[in-house]
Amino acid sequence: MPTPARTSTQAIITAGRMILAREGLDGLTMEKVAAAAGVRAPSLYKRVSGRPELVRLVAGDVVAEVAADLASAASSGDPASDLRAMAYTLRSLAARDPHGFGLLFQPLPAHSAPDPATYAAAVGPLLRVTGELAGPDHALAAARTVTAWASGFLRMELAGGFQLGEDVADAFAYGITLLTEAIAREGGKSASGAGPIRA
Amino acid sequence: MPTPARTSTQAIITAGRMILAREGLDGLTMEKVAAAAGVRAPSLYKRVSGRPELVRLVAGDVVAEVAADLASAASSGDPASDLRAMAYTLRSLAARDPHGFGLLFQPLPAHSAPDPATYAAAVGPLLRVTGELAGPDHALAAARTVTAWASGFLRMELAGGFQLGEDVADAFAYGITLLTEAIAREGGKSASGAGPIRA
DNA sequence: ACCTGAACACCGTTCAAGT
DNA sequence: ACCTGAACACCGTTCAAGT
Repeated sequence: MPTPARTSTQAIITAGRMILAREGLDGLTMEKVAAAAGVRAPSLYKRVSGRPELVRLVAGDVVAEVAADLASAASSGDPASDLRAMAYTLRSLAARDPHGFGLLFQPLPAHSAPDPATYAAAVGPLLRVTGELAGPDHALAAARTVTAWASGFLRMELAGGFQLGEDVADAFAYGITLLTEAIAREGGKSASGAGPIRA
Repeated sequence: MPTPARTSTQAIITAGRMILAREGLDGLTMEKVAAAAGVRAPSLYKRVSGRPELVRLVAGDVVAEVAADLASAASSGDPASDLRAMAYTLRSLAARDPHGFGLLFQPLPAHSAPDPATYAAAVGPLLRVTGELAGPDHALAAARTVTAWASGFLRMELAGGFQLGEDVADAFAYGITLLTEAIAREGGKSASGAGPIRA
């Protein structure tokens, strides 16, 4: 006898985001997510294969949000401004949802890691900007440098690192300025397709 | 009736490092650590308050190892060479013990986080080098930039990021070169106490 | 078809009892 | 003093039974 569904994968993901934001990854239990979605834990197994896949879906949802925010942040027309705007967008996201953002940069087991294609969409605007700054030959290496710095910085900030005093916001500004100028200089010294800073 | 101790806190830490290296943080259970130390799980509670403190002690052991390796890597006399050597030392450590190294850059709950003083020792040589390169006013911000980049890069590499092709080792070399040159330039353009690159 | 209570395995933790 | 088996709470997962 068919019965109507009382929840959906999307509702489960939304419930998962809420629990994650409030209680962190350890608090993201099947029981709590099920309760937030209005069912019992065993019912979740009709939509997801288990907790690893639930984590994967929730992480994918975070990545998609980051990708959308990054894309709309990188629209000033000036690549140096765009790069700075993207960095500060990430910092805002991290401050607004530390647990959700932290999930992005966590070494997740294979079954919990979002699809590489999901990440690729988020990186698109960054690659465009580093390409304009450093030239096509260095676009990927420069993007990796910026991504590594930003993710490391924000994760350390969220984890309560940076205990040696001085203003953390100043260190963030120092870092993004240093990187932007260095990458732009990299583009300037190579003849290969690097335009002026204003693309 | 007193009985001789059958294990020790140090033996528990050593056992923890071994289990962590082999099975990762999730595999670091009280049961397995106890077995590796030659006792039963409840006995561990004579030496550690619970799993959070066990994780804290194991993480502190990793930090101490990193501090020692960094200190001996930064001894060439040339700050630019030292900075590069420290970066590659971290990359070697990450490759040799991915799970142990990964623990360093994980957002650990408060009761599992090693003492800030433990980290301070590891950062000492780095601060000296960035001070020589960028001058005292920018030593800390520069050190934070390098630390953020290195930790972010290595964690992404360990997590299987960098899926877009091209050589990851090249991106690492690009990053450390870019940062070293940019930080040295920062020192050169300020008059405040920055010596020549050769200190 | 979908949902649930009951049951099981696993792990952290406590504690009374052993030596 | 230190160690242990037994017990409990919690969580992921399975499954037979309900609708």
